[in-house]
Amino acid sequence: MSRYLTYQRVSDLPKLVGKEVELRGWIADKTDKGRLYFLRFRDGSGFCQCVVFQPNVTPETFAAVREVTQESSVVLRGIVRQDARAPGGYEVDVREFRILQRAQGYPITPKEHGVEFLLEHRHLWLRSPRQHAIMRVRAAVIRAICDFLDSRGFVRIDAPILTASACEGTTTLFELEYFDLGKAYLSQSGQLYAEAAAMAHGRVYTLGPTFRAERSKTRRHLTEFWMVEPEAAFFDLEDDMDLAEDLVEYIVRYVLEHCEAELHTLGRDVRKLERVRRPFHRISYTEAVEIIRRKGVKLHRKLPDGGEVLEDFPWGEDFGAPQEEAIMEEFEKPCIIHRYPAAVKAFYMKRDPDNPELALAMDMLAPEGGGEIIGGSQREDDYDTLLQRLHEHNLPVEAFQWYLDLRRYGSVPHSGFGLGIERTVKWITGAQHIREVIPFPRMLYRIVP
RNA sequence: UCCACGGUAGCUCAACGGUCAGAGCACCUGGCUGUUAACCAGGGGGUUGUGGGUUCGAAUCCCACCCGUGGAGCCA
Repeated sequence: MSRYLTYQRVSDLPKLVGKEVELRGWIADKTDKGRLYFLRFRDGSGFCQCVVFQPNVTPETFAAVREVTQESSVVLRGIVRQDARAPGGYEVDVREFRILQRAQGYPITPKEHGVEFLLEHRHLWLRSPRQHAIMRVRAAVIRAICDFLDSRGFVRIDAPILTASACEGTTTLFELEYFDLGKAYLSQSGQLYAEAAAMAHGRVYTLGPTFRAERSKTRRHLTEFWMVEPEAAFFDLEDDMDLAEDLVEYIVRYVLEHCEAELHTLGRDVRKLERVRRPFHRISYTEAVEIIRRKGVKLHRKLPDGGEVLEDFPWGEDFGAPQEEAIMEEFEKPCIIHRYPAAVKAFYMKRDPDNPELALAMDMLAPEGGGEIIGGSQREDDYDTLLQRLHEHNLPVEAFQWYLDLRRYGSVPHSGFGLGIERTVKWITGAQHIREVIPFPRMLYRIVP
């Protein structure tokens, strides 16, 4: 047997009642009643209570238990038993106990802490039960995405992170020097590369970090975030929306099935997640504008003199946070909004043949304040039209020659979308801030640790 | 970038312009065989973000700067 399988993990304890086990991990907390110690033990797979009763152990072992501190690393042996008084229902009656390293002055106590303090200690904060649960849900979301797409014939094609040109303009790119070739940028989307790969494999997806140098300071923004971007040849906008709904439904069901304990730790109301079944809501931009007007949500327009006026929401304007919230108050399931005014959307989106003012674009908004988790579109597949759009957006045509090639050699209708991993995890976990759902958040004013 | 708010012990916070800046938690010492953020008794712990100003006297009022939080815009 492999050596790492010769000791046990907390997650296995329910199967080992009555057996002696060896556990290796850390002391999350400790309390005592004189001759009786309660240790809250964690080993990464879970948390469990370990009980040490003085008459059951040697004086050396009991001395070690007396000495152990929060977050000290330990190896212990003991007998597993079921006990209703133990959190989780199982505990270990300790017989042997050894400290590997005695921690001193661990900063994160079981009491309350402020945001700044916790972010300064993110490398340690990850150990606490809530953060532990969130990271496991995050891992499950990514697993669900790969499961879903892999099993439906999508090939994972990873896009480069260093790129020579912008996908949607250059204002929000992180810039760096690339040897003798001049400026390079950190990718803000893998989409253009996914389109190329879709012409090779039919159905593909990219999954990885993307970067936006936006000076945003909200609970929905990171400067470095992860995105999955499926792209499929021969998909029109309707196919794209169906795929997005199938994917999101699958993710939520997967998490409900595999992360019951984590959702419980997070205090998530799973009944609301259980409602996330197809069909989702699906409305056009124009219908969304009607909802906004009916609810009387105004547009705050900034004036050149620094003032601000309120006006009825005009058709043609992009939605801001207040408009999205107003729309989602109407729905308990995710909602797709499609066919936006082309003027507010990216150059590569195909126009609606029935109304050239509209782009074949779609966004999916999550309920419960989850916000925009998906943005996608059918892509412009005509060479001349795409070239014209590049000119209209003042983009450097030379840099897009390879992208134009895709319309020169066997162009087909195709569509795709990007799903923000962190926004999705934030919604599913009910986290208050996006910084909690990525291991080491990068934000406007934070890059350490 | 703009608007609002904040910075006091390791942490979370209190302190009318006026005595020696306090409390809970954490930590240390002692007590207890069932703790769940245990409880009881005792102890140590402070350059009030930085610099300047007003005042007999500033944590408190004023100015500048630094750091942070919430929101807007932009977006996934």
